[in-house]
Amino acid sequence: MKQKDIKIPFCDNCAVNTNSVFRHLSKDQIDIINFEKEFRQYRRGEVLYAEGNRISGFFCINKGIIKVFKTGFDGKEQIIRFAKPGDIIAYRSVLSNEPACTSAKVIEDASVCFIPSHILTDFVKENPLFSMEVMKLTCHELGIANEYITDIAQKTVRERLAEVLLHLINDFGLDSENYLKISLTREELANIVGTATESVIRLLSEFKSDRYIELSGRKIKILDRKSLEKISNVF
Amino acid sequence: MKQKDIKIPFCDNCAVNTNSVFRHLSKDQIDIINFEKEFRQYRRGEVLYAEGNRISGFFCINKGIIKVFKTGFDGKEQIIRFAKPGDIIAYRSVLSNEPACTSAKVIEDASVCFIPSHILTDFVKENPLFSMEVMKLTCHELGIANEYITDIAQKTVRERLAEVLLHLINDFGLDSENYLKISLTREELANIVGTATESVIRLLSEFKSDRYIELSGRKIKILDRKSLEKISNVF
DNA sequence: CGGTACGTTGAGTCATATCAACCATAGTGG
DNA sequence: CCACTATGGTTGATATGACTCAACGTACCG
Repeated sequence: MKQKDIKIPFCDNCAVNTNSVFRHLSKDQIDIINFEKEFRQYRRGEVLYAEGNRISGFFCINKGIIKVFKTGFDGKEQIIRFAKPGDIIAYRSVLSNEPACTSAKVIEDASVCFIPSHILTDFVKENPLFSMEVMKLTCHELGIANEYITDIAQKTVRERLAEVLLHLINDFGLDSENYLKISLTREELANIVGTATESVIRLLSEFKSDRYIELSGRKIKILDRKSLEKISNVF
Repeated sequence: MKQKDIKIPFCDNCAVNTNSVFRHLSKDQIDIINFEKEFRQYRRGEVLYAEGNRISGFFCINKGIIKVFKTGFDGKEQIIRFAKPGDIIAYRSVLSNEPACTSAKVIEDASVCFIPSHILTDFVKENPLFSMEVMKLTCHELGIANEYITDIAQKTVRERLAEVLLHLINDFGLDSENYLKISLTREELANIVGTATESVIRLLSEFKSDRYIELSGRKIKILDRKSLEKISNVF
């Protein structure tokens, strides 16, 4: 794609009118973001920011999918969450004024707006509604994290894999043929579940022979959601 | 203790002057809390609030220790964190206006102030500095949760137990004889580490014969912190 | 065409969970 | 005061889920 073909999205008709955290910003505040933001494009595998670094702003996803992960002792990635259009990442480090405690890498080619730190901190101070919105977001993430902890600590790999598939269905949806819209490597799946790549492979083919799913390359077709729910022990 | 012997703490000389979240509240705001708060006392084992319930306020710990946990599929508790004097709990549910996603139970006899929800939401809207402070708190907790996820997913039980001991040292300290100030049942330890009670028992006695710790009942004496650090793979 | 990254399968091992029995302690009630 | 019960702690035996290691297949890419 040639440079001049790139369309930089305007914030007014981008995430604002949706139910994003930005919905309670004033027109002026939106304009400020629109003026100060930096539009960036990334391809699969590229890194937005890395654990341990100080970052001077946060990212708002416009297109694509990003994985947010921590690197464990032996270099193994633990995927904490995914970010998709409308989501913001790295805001935690900005708000707590700490170095990034995670890294972010592109899963699916992405367009992203980089927004300088001061905007977030300024608006939080100026706009109580926005502040509440950000607070709700962090609290929500905290709730999910707690859930995650309990699951990893108590469930088997089999249960967790089923649960992860269900989460992916919820977050990214299925296409018209019931294929999961997000496609991940087996290693990435393993890094969400918290297990070895080989274990994911074995369990997936077990699910396949049990007729819960079908596999074609990285694409996963969901055949029997009910059974997956039963396996995963979620309600 | 007779009712009249109970001393209700005044907020001005309680947590405020410390580095609690309340440090940026105005004198007036402190007075409001002081007026509206409800002082409560609990004994070991009592429940402050339970998962799934809506709660009409949050708790500020004045004395004692509280465990915050989630109940897993088979009824097993997963301890998420501890709260000690100066800490606040249940504020997450208040801010996100969701039912509690955890339960809280007393580990060590506790005095607690119950503060109605509206105070938290009001002050967050009125006082940007306080708002920032709460935000930093949630962000900090989120960072810890992410760390926790990675550890449980990637480390062995042995590594995790060593790490938990180190965290307990950091959070609750040692007495003059190097005994851990917090005392937990083996089951509680297991519910932090995310393992079976028997495994904790075996590993503790392994640590004991390796001369890293000494045991007398629930009291754990720390002999060799360096080795525990080495085992746990933390830096 | 060789190289690199990903996927798959099998075999063997080990850490950890599970199950069961038993002991210690403290609180309870007759 | 003593049996009774509940709770927590310990130990051993056994089972097994999941990891590791290794080999090999596959696909894509320059």
